Amino acid sequence: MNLFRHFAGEVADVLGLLVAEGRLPEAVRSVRVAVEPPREAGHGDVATNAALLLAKDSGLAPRALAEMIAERLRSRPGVAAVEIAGPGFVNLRLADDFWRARLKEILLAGRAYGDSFAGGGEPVMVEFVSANPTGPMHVGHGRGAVVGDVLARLLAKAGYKVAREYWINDAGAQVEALARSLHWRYRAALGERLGAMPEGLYPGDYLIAPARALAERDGRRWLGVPESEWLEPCRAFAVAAMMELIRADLAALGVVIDTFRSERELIAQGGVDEALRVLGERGLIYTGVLEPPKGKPPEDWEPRPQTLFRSTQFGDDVDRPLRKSDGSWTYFATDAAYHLDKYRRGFGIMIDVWGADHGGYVKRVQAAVKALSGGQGALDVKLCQMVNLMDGGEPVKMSKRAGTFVGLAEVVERAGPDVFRFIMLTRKNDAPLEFDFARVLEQTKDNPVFYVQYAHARVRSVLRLAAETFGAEALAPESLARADFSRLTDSGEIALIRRMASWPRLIESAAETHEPHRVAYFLYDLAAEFHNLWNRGKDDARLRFIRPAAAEATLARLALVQAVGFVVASGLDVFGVTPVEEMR
RNA sequence: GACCCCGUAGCUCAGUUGGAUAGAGCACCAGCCUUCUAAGCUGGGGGCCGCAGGUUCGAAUCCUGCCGGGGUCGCCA
Repeated sequence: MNLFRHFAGEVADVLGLLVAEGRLPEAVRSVRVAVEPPREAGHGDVATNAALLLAKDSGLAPRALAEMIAERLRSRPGVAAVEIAGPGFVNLRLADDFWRARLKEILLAGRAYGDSFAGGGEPVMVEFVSANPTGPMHVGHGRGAVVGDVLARLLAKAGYKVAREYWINDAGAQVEALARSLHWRYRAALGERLGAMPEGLYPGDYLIAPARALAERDGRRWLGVPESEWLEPCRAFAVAAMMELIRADLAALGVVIDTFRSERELIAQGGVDEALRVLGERGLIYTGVLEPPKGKPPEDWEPRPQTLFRSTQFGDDVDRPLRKSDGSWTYFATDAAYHLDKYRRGFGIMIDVWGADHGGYVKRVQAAVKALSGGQGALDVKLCQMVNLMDGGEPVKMSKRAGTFVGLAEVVERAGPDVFRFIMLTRKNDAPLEFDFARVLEQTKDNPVFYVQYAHARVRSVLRLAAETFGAEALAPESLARADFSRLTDSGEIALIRRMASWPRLIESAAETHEPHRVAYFLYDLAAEFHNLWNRGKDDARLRFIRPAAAEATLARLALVQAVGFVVASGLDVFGVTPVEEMR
């Protein structure tokens, strides 16, 4: 239960009554009032600004209106007290029983606590990674992979119907270069002495093994024949091999992709023609000449008439070309077609996760989505900034030429997928992120992964120990849900319940804003509060979770402890991180 | 030149989508530390929320203009 949503309903109900009584005009129903936690704990548990927003329309003084609202809220279930504060806030203080009910709710829900129907089963397509199939993934791809994967998990938890897709750019000049690179390696594998690799080819040695495999499969068949004969088979072979590398990298990270969509296939199916047809039908295509690009002196630029999309009608800065001079599609044309494809498959909400260097493409693709969907589809693009690899405060030297390039697979192998995933979410996607091997593996409080995992391990540790005294049965969540929660009276205990009770709301808002990093901060705060309570037990034995002489109080606290374990695990589930049983 | 992102404590960053007295960690200062297995605990100082206007009951948050840092900028993806 999102308690703020619940009380928003109560407030709306009260406003409805006031309208019925003629105290408020009908129009107030459309005003969006906020019902949220006050920043200051001293202001209560739930605050609403309804009176402030409606004062003007109602012709009443804010505080007078607040009083009318407050009066009608006092008798609502779960409300212990209602106060008016400041310029006209209405602050609710919730009853202890209300909090106890939340604890029970958590224990019965387990790790599913926080699951929401807010999304209403609406389909969302999260497209992410989409790394070109020209080599293994690097760390930056890894960030995008985690952000996309977790965004998908988050949306699913919030009640959306989520699909995850990888767009394979297997049609452009880059995969042709890849095919030539493979062929070069293939010749080398068959014993030709070739010297230095020509410019424009991919030098990475990850093509050596596929080249040998090709030699083994096809023998000398592609030697001494014109490129027009070997290019296509080499391309297909190379792309398949690279996708295998990428799938392995994703698997090591624990990232699941539902579907892989091929650009080549989309073109073959007539997807681009269809997109152009739709745009043409709406009068959004014309032939024109663009201004030369600003900034860099355009060397070989020459004005030429091109097929252009009127993206400026949808908020873009200039109209965008759809065809290259050789007649093939631009990247933008296929991307526009791809988004039409997504939309027609039923995804009105689309989220793309891109590297920040693609930021210049956001407007044009959003323009295409608007144009192609008749304004019905929505595209949000999450741009991921760089990951700076460090080790003990020193930057890790990254050079492909010097052979010191560190791929995603190596990083994940060294840090572990759980650590990597969590750290990738400790910053919002549009901020640069530092990944320091020494720091992320450190077992100290300033390492958030450790700190959060430690909280879970501590929960498990306490419950294991308690099981020796009480038996496993008494500690089953359903049993703990029947404990006497009135024993929980310490402010730290109540604070913990409050924090946990805000989890469903956090899920909903993080999902709505597409901001998975909020979960990391929530988990850190929850862990801090839990460790805090634990530490007070060091000084004051009465606050310890397990007190052999007080079985009732102990069971109530174990219920609290178990609930913390569930909520932490629920959050880690969203991250795709395994909650640990102990810290080794 | 245009567009996008960023600017919050000495440092690294949060800030609940416009709320009330702006938060956390590190660092710093002062105490404590034979423990539910545990890698410390408690308290304290520290702010022109880049600058200037605007919108309104109310702005770190929204709008405009500057300043500073990063990124991108036809036929590459």
